[in-house]
Amino acid sequence: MDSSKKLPEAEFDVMVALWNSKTLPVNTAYLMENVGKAKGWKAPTLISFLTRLEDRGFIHSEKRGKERYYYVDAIKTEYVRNVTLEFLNRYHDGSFVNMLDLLYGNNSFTGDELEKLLKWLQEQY
Amino acid sequence: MDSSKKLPEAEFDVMVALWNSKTLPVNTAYLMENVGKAKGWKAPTLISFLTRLEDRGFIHSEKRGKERYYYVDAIKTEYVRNVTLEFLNRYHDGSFVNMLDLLYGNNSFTGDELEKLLKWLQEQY
DNA sequence: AAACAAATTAGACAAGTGTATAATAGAGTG
DNA sequence: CACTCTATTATACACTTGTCTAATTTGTTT
Repeated sequence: MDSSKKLPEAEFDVMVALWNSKTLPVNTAYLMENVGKAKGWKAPTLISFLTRLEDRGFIHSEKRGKERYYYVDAIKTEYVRNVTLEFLNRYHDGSFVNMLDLLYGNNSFTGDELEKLLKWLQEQY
Repeated sequence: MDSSKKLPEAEFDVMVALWNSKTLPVNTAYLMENVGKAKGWKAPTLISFLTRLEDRGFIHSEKRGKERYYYVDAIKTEYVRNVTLEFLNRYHDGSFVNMLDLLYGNNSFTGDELEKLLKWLQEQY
């Protein structure tokens, strides 16, 4: 598995549902309920994404009777971290502060993000 | 032009070259020099991306003699801002503090990002 | 004006992504 | 065991993206 390569959006959505699941493995029905339904997917569509995720090595599965159950192999924080670092490089010269500046450069903080930032900083030491 | 829709990577690279240009319009030769060459593109490849960018409304062009010249219509900060907000929503629940935490949560600041952050904050008021 | 050269345009194609229909396989029922 | 569900698998197909080769246009030279 190469968790540094970005997944297609639909496959990522499936991963999120898997990462959010309290218990594993989960079957296709569970995933239809938790992500497929909202997306309006037919079962084969979902299964198609699952197959591709398995090919990429993000998950693995086993068949019990006529149903298939899925296990997660990729670690969410690792994956999101990689994607985020690549994003920063590509769009903000690799600097988080550059991004912050573009977003809130004119003191235009949204809601309580500034407060949260200050609080976060205090907790950092 | 819908600057909120993310461009394919290659087209974005062309936009960067255009946004970086001191003068406008620029011709294909200039863009080959400034982005196509490094990417190893043949001229028609570059022109193909330019045509698509024009279709999307990010740029427009005019032909002078046998050469074509390109003008920029999309604003970089606007585009990057949109892409960034979408990224934050998708991967960090819309909160840059969440992102900060994932990236540097264990006091694991890279280089001088923390200093820059503190300095940036001071400048904010 | 015919020929050349440089640049563009037209068209094509493979890979990747989103999505589904039709075929098949496993489990239970009379 | 033949029948019927239900879930899965096999395929397929349209679009998008990256990339190019061949054809065409246009300015410049004999």
